[in-house]
Amino acid sequence: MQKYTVQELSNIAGVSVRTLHYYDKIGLLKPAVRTEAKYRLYGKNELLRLQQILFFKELDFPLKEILNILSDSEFDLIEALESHGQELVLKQKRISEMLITIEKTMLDLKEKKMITDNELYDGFSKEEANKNRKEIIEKYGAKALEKSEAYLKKLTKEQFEALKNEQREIFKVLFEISNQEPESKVVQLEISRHYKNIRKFWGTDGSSNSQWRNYTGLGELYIADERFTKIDGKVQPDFAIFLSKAMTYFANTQLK
Amino acid sequence: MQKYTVQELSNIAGVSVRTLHYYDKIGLLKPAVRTEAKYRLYGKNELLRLQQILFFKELDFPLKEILNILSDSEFDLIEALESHGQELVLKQKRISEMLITIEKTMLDLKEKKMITDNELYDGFSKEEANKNRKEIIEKYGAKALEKSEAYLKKLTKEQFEALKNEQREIFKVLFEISNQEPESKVVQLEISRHYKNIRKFWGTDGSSNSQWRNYTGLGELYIADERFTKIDGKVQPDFAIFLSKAMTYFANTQLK
DNA sequence: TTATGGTATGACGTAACGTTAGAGTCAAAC
DNA sequence: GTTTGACTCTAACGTTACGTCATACCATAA
Repeated sequence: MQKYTVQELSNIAGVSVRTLHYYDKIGLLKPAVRTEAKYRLYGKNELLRLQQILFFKELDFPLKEILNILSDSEFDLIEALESHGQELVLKQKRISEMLITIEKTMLDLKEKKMITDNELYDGFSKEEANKNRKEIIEKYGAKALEKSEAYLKKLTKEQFEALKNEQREIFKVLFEISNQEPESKVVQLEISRHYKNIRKFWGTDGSSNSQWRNYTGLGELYIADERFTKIDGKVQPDFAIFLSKAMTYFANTQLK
Repeated sequence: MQKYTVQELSNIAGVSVRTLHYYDKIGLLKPAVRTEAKYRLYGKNELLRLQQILFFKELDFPLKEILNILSDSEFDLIEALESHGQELVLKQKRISEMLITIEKTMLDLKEKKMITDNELYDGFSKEEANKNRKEIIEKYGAKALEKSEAYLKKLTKEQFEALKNEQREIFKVLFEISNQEPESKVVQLEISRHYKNIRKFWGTDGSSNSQWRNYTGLGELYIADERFTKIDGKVQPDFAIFLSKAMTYFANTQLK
C-alpha cells in the first residue's frame, strides 16, 4: 500500500506541512498510521479526503463545517452548499454597497479638490486671464483652448500644484539643451522622461491614442500659458515653442 | 466641555465598550483625558474621529489602514479608496466563481440523485408499470400522466423515499376520518397539514398558482399510483379518491 | 560516524474584538 | 457612614487557520 510522508503529501496536494499537522490536530485529517518515531504516514484514502477538504476550502467553508460535511451524509451536503451559497450572495451584496459608497466618497473628495475656474487662472487678473485666452484662440483656435482647460479642470488642486512645481527640475535640463533640434535624440530622451513624469496624473482612463493627443495638447498649453515654462521666474516664450515641438514630435513617433 | 464615559460613547456610536478599550490600546482612538481613577473620558473630537473610524470600518478597511488614513493627508485617502475598491472587486470576482462552482456541484449532486425512469416504477414489473400508466391516461388523460411523472422526476431519491414514507403518519389520520366529507373542516385541516408537509419538497421555484396546480396534480397521482396510499400495506383505492377530492377542494379554496 | 535534511512538539503571532474574572470607583440610598 | 448596585479598570484566554521560529529527535548517505 502506498504511503506518503508529510512532505510528500504536502507536495502532491499543494498544502504546507504545517497545514497537515494542523488538520491532524483538529481531527480533520488523521494520518493512516504513525511510525514508532511518531512520523505521520498517509494513504490513498487520506489523499482523497484531503482533496475533498481543499475543494470546500476553496469555497470558503470554515474547517469546522468541512468536518461536518465530510462526516455526515450527502443530503446535508446540498443543504450546506445552498446555505453557504446564500451567505456568499449576501457578502456580494454587501461588497456592492461598499463599492458604491467608495465611489460616491471619491466623487465627493474629487469634487472638493477640483480646480475652480478662478483657481485655473489664479495669479492672473481677470483681464489678463481673458487676454491670455484670447491669445490662445487667435493662435491655436477655440478647440485648443477648450481642450487645454478641460484637461486642467480634470486635475485636483494637488495635481495642479505638482504640475507647476514638480517639473521645474526637468524643465531646467530641457532648457539647457533648447539650442538643439527638438527632434534630436538628446532632446527626445529628456522628453520621454517628461512624458513618464506627467503620465502619472492621467490615471488609467482614456485609450493610449487619446493619451498621445493629450500630450500634444499639453504642449500647446505650455505655449499659451506662461506659468508653466518659467525658468527661474522668467517667462521663456521660445522655450515653450521648443518644448511643444519636441512633445508633438515625440507623440507622433510613439503613435504607431 | 462635553465629556463622555466609555459607556456613553459606546451608546452614542453603537460600539461596545470593549471596542473602545481596544481602540485605545492600539492607539486608534485615545480618550481626551483620564481621571485619577484611570477612567476614560472622551470629548467631541473623539466622537468625530470615532465616526470616521466607523465609516472606514464599514468599508472593510483593516484598522491599521484606518490609522494611517486618519493620520495622513487627504491625497492618500483617494489612493487608499481606489486600491481598496480594487481589492473589493477582486473579492467579488472570487465569490462569483465560488457561486458558479457551488451551483455546478449542486447540479451534479442532484443529477446523481434524480430518479431514473426505472426507479420511478421501481417495485413494479415493466408490464405492470405500463398498465399503470395506461390506466392513468384513460382516466385522466395523457397530460395528467406527464405532469405527474415530471413532478416525480424532479425529486431526488431521498425525497422520493421521504414522499413514500414520511407521510404514512398523516395518511393514517386522514384515513381515520375518510368517512367524513372531503370538504369538511376536520378533513381540510388535516389536508392543510399534508400540504405544508409536502411543500418542502418543491423548493422555491414556480409561482404560487402553479404550486396549487401541482398539488391538485399530486392528488390525481395518488389515485393512479397505489404505492403512495397504502395503509398498513393494503391498497385503498377509495381512500385515494377521497384524498384527491379533499386536496383539489383545498387547492381551489386557497386559490383566490 | 557524522553531516544533512526531514520530522515532531510546543509556543507565539496574526485581527478584532467577546467574554469572563478580580479588583477598584462612583453616586445614591439607608 | 456605610452599604449597595452600577460602572470602570486591567489582565488574560478564546476565536480562525495556519506561518514562523525553537528545540530536539530521526533517517540516510558518505
